Amino acid sequence: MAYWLLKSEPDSWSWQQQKNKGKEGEPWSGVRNYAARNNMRSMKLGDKAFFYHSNIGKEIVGIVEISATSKQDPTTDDPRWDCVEVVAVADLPRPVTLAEIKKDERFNNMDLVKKSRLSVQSVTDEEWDAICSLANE
DNA sequence: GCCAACGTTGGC
DNA sequence: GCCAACGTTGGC
Repeated sequence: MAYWLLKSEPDSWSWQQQKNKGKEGEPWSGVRNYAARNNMRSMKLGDKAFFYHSNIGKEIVGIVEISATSKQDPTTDDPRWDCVEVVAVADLPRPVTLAEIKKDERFNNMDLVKKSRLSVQSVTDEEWDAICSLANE
Protein backbone atom coordinates (compact mmCIF):
# COMPACT_ATOMS: atom_id res chain seq x y z
CA MET A 1 0.00 0.00 0.00
CA ALA A 2 1.21 3.45 -0.88
CA TYR A 3 0.89 6.68 1.06
CA TRP A 4 0.08 10.15 -0.21
CA LEU A 5 -0.58 13.68 0.88
CA LEU A 6 -3.41 15.82 -0.43
CA LYS A 7 -3.43 19.56 0.03
CA SER A 8 -6.52 21.68 0.23
CA GLU A 9 -7.22 25.23 1.18
CA PRO A 10 -9.85 25.03 3.92
CA ASP A 11 -11.65 27.97 2.30
CA SER A 12 -12.43 25.84 -0.74
CA TRP A 13 -12.58 22.33 0.74
CA SER A 14 -11.95 21.69 4.41
CA TRP A 15 -11.37 18.60 6.48
CA GLN A 16 -14.70 19.24 8.20
CA GLN A 17 -16.48 19.20 4.84
CA GLN A 18 -14.67 16.02 3.91
CA LYS A 19 -15.77 14.37 7.17
CA ASN A 20 -19.34 15.52 6.63
CA LYS A 21 -19.32 13.57 3.39
CA GLY A 22 -18.86 10.38 5.38
CA LYS A 23 -18.56 7.17 3.42
CA GLU A 24 -19.95 8.75 0.29
CA GLY A 25 -16.56 10.09 -0.70
CA GLU A 26 -15.59 13.16 -2.64
CA PRO A 27 -13.93 13.54 -6.03
CA TRP A 28 -10.54 15.18 -5.65
CA SER A 29 -11.24 17.35 -8.66
CA GLY A 30 -9.75 20.56 -9.93
CA VAL A 31 -6.13 19.44 -10.09
CA ARG A 32 -4.49 21.02 -13.17
CA ASN A 33 -0.92 19.97 -12.72
CA TYR A 34 0.69 17.03 -14.45
CA ALA A 35 2.86 15.89 -11.57
CA ALA A 36 -0.10 15.91 -9.23
CA ARG A 37 -2.27 14.13 -11.76
CA ASN A 38 0.34 11.47 -12.33
CA ASN A 39 0.41 10.81 -8.61
CA MET A 40 -3.35 10.38 -8.62
CA ARG A 41 -3.09 7.94 -11.51
CA SER A 42 -0.71 5.86 -9.41
CA MET A 43 -3.14 5.59 -6.53
CA LYS A 44 -4.80 2.29 -5.76
CA LEU A 45 -7.97 1.45 -3.88
CA GLY A 46 -7.30 1.49 -0.18
CA ASP A 47 -4.20 3.68 -0.35
CA LYS A 48 -4.06 6.20 2.49
CA ALA A 49 -3.37 9.90 2.32
CA PHE A 50 -2.81 12.73 4.75
CA PHE A 51 -5.23 15.64 4.46
CA TYR A 52 -3.27 18.89 4.68
CA HIS A 53 -4.68 22.37 5.14
CA SER A 54 -2.64 24.89 3.16
CA ASN A 55 -2.60 28.64 3.78
CA ILE A 56 -4.94 28.48 6.76
CA GLY A 57 -3.63 26.14 9.40
CA LYS A 58 -0.68 24.77 7.44
CA GLU A 59 -1.05 21.46 9.19
CA ILE A 60 -1.94 17.85 8.57
CA VAL A 61 -5.33 17.30 10.13
CA GLY A 62 -6.60 13.92 9.06
CA ILE A 63 -6.31 10.72 7.08
CA VAL A 64 -8.33 9.75 4.02
CA GLU A 65 -8.53 6.59 1.96
CA ILE A 66 -8.74 6.27 -1.81
CA SER A 67 -12.26 5.02 -2.55
CA ALA A 68 -12.19 5.28 -6.35
CA THR A 69 -9.23 5.23 -8.67
CA SER A 70 -8.41 7.81 -11.31
CA LYS A 71 -11.08 8.83 -13.80
CA GLN A 72 -12.13 11.87 -15.82
CA ASP A 73 -12.35 15.01 -13.69
CA PRO A 74 -16.06 15.95 -13.67
CA THR A 75 -15.24 19.66 -13.43
CA THR A 76 -13.74 19.77 -16.95
CA ASP A 77 -14.23 18.22 -20.37
CA ASP A 78 -10.50 18.30 -20.96
CA PRO A 79 -9.48 14.63 -21.11
CA ARG A 80 -6.04 15.45 -19.75
CA TRP A 81 -7.34 15.84 -16.23
CA ASP A 82 -8.27 13.04 -13.87
CA CYS A 83 -9.30 12.76 -10.29
CA VAL A 84 -9.67 10.08 -7.63
CA GLU A 85 -12.25 9.89 -4.86
CA VAL A 86 -11.44 9.95 -1.18
CA VAL A 87 -13.30 9.22 2.06
CA ALA A 88 -12.39 10.51 5.51
CA VAL A 89 -10.96 7.79 7.75
CA ALA A 90 -9.82 9.46 10.95
CA ASP A 91 -8.73 12.69 12.57
CA LEU A 92 -5.11 12.82 13.56
CA PRO A 93 -4.97 12.63 17.38
CA ARG A 94 -3.58 16.15 17.06
CA PRO A 95 -2.65 18.16 13.95
CA VAL A 96 0.98 18.12 12.83
CA THR A 97 2.06 21.54 11.62
CA LEU A 98 4.29 22.46 8.73
CA ALA A 99 6.56 24.26 11.21
CA GLU A 100 7.12 21.02 13.12
CA ILE A 101 7.79 19.10 9.94
CA LYS A 102 10.34 21.67 8.80
CA LYS A 103 12.12 21.50 12.14
CA ASP A 104 12.43 17.71 12.10
CA GLU A 105 15.32 16.39 10.06
CA ARG A 106 13.45 13.16 9.34
CA PHE A 107 11.40 15.21 6.88
CA ASN A 108 14.25 17.01 5.13
CA ASN A 109 13.48 15.22 1.88
CA MET A 110 9.73 15.30 2.15
CA ASP A 111 7.85 16.84 -0.77
CA LEU A 112 5.95 19.07 1.64
CA VAL A 113 9.28 20.76 2.37
CA LYS A 114 11.04 20.38 -1.00
CA LYS A 115 8.16 20.73 -3.45
CA SER A 116 5.87 22.92 -1.43
CA ARG A 117 3.64 23.83 -4.35
CA LEU A 118 2.79 20.30 -5.42
CA SER A 119 -0.79 19.60 -4.37
CA VAL A 120 -0.76 15.80 -4.57
CA GLN A 121 2.40 14.31 -3.13
CA SER A 122 3.70 10.87 -2.35
CA VAL A 123 4.80 10.07 1.20
CA THR A 124 7.30 7.37 2.13
CA ASP A 125 6.53 4.69 4.71
CA GLU A 126 9.09 6.26 7.03
CA GLU A 127 7.56 9.72 6.71
CA TRP A 128 4.09 8.32 7.25
CA ASP A 129 5.11 6.50 10.42
CA ALA A 130 7.03 9.48 11.75
CA ILE A 131 4.10 11.82 11.28
CA CYS A 132 1.69 9.37 12.87
CA SER A 133 3.94 9.08 15.89
CA LEU A 134 4.25 12.87 16.14
CA ALA A 135 0.46 13.09 16.04
CA ASN A 136 0.25 10.73 18.98
CA GLU A 137 2.62 12.68 21.20
C1' DG B 1 12.03 22.65 -29.36
C1' DC B 2 13.41 26.84 -26.97
C1' DC B 3 12.52 30.37 -24.00
C1' DA B 4 10.29 34.62 -22.40
C1' DA B 5 6.12 36.05 -20.42
C1' DC B 6 2.69 35.14 -17.51
C1' DG B 7 -0.25 33.10 -13.91
C1' DT B 8 -0.73 30.53 -9.72
C1' DT B 9 0.52 28.59 -5.39
C1' DG B 10 1.52 29.04 -0.85
C1' DG B 11 4.63 30.46 2.95
C1' DC B 12 5.71 34.42 5.47
C1' DG C 1 -0.16 41.83 0.76
C1' DC C 2 4.24 40.50 -0.89
C1' DC C 3 7.17 37.73 -3.29
C1' DA C 4 9.80 33.51 -4.57
C1' DA C 5 9.29 29.29 -6.89
C1' DC C 6 7.81 27.10 -10.58
C1' DG C 7 4.50 25.22 -14.02
C1' DT C 8 2.18 26.48 -18.33
C1' DT C 9 1.46 28.95 -22.55
C1' DG C 10 2.47 30.63 -26.88
C1' DG C 11 5.40 32.96 -30.32
C1' DC C 12 9.18 32.06 -33.05
